[in-house]
Formats: sequence, C-alpha cells, structure tokens
Amino acid sequence: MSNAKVLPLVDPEGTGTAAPCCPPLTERPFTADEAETAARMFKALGDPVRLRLFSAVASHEGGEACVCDISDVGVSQPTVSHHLKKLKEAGLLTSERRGTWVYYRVEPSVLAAMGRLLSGGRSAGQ
Amino acid sequence: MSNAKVLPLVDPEGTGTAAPCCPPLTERPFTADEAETAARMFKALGDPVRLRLFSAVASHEGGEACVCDISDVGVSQPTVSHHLKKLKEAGLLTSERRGTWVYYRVEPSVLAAMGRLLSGGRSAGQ
DNA sequence: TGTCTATGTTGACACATGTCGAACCAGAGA
DNA sequence: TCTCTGGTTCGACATGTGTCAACATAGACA
Repeated sequence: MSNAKVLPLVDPEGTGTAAPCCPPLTERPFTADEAETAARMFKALGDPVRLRLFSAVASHEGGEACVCDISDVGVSQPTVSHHLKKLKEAGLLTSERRGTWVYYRVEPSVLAAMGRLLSGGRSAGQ
Repeated sequence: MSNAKVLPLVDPEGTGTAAPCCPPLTERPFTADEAETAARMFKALGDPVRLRLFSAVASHEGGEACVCDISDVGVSQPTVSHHLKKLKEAGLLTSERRGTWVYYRVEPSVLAAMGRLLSGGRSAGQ
C-alpha cells in the first residue's frame, strides 16, 4: 500500500502559506467540496477505536509506534489493521515497515491544520 | 427538545480550568471512555452535510442562524433537520425557537476545546 | 530451505447511518 | 376559528461501517 495517495488536505509545512483544504469553520460556509474533504478527516477520527489508535501513535515517543505497541484496544488484530488503514487513507498516518515490525507515524501538519480549522486561528470566540 | 442533555465534553468557559473531556491527542493514549466521548464530536463533524451546516452556523453573524438561512445544502429539509439534531446531540449546537423561526447557535467553547485537543493545548498555530 | 512470528487482506455478517416522502406540530396572521 | 408557512418526527429503504474468522504475505532465524 503506497502512502502516495495521501489527500492534499493541508499544506505540508503547516505554515498556512500553501492553502490548506479549507478555511476555518467559523470564517465562511464550507463549499460542498471543502466539506467532503474535511469530513473525511473528521470521520476517520469519529470512531473510538481509531481515536485510541491515533492517540496512541501520536503520544508515543517520536510520534511513531509499531502495531505491537498499540494493538491493545479491545478488538482483534485484523480490526486494528483495518482501522490503521482507514487512518492512513485519511492522510492522518503514514506507515513504514522496518524488519519484522510496521511502524505508524502521525502527520503533525495535519494535526495542526485540523486544530487551526477548529480554532479559527483566533481564540475561537469569533 | 431540551438542550439539557448536552454532553460534558468540555469546560463551558473554555478556560481549561474545568477538566475537558480529554487530554490533547498527543499527550497520552486515550482511554476507552475518553475516546468514546471525543469520537462522538468528531463523528458529528464527519459528514459533509453536517460540516456544511455547522460551518454555515458558525460563520453566520452572531454565531447563530435560522434554519431557513442554511438549509441550502442539497438535501431535503427533513434531512437538514435530522443533521441539525445530530449536531445538537453531540453538544456542538444549541437551538432556540423565536416566533416562527428556529435559530441554531454554535458552542464556542466546544470549538475551542476541540482545537486544543488537536493542537496539543498550544495556540493551534503550533 | 523451512518454519515461525508479525501484519495485512478477504469475505461475510450484523448493525448503524443517510436519505426521502408523508404526516405532524407550532406560530403568525387573517 | 381557519389557513399558511417553517420546522420536526415517523417509517421505510439503501448504503456504509465495524467486526471477526480464515487466509495470505513479509521478514527473521535456524
């Protein structure tokens, strides 16, 4: 599975110079296209198991973790793999095989962009 | 429909003093309970139609809008109503009837808390 | 080479979700 | 009171999603 088809959700540098997928939620009504793109990210985090997996990876040292470290979320391993794939398809994680183990890593720029999307860059109070 | 059953997702003031539902995603692995709570919010925003509705309300003057202003999202009015109800149940919106029209309003503190959750507690611009 | 362990994939199933039309409810105004 | 308009709820349906068991694959090691 290639990581090449990560969605162009955000600017890779997180600088805000390259246009992210969407303006802050409070800035203007989303177009259908913007909503489709952003909803994909939110939907990926809209499952408790995926949220735990994502949080486990994000909070692990170096922002990466092998599957063996995070697969204790109460579901079978195929299910864990399934959810990790979903997170990867949403552009929130990337994976890399190193020997026996597969390591998953967060995309910090995506996290930052989603935070910006929600907090409007300002203090979220409009 | 009462707004009384809004979930205790975040501290109502957005000050961070009252404990929000969850730590930043990057701080520690979510517990099953934290994940369940936070996933409800993300899932609510994980649908394009809901995201457009929410963005339309959030970007409207005063942070509130009547249904008639935002129901042009390409689906029938019952469906719009259905999604607005979902957003309300997730604690992202509140509603109030004023005469003929029903007005929906965003919960700024919820937005801020979600931004904080994603950006690790810092100012979301990383 | 063969075997073992760690992951990913496939197929199938039950359940949740998005959508609509029709019916219903709440105010406004005549 | 009746009627009109804005909005919600109900019932039904098609689709999407989460889950697992079983199978397949990749690398390590003997």
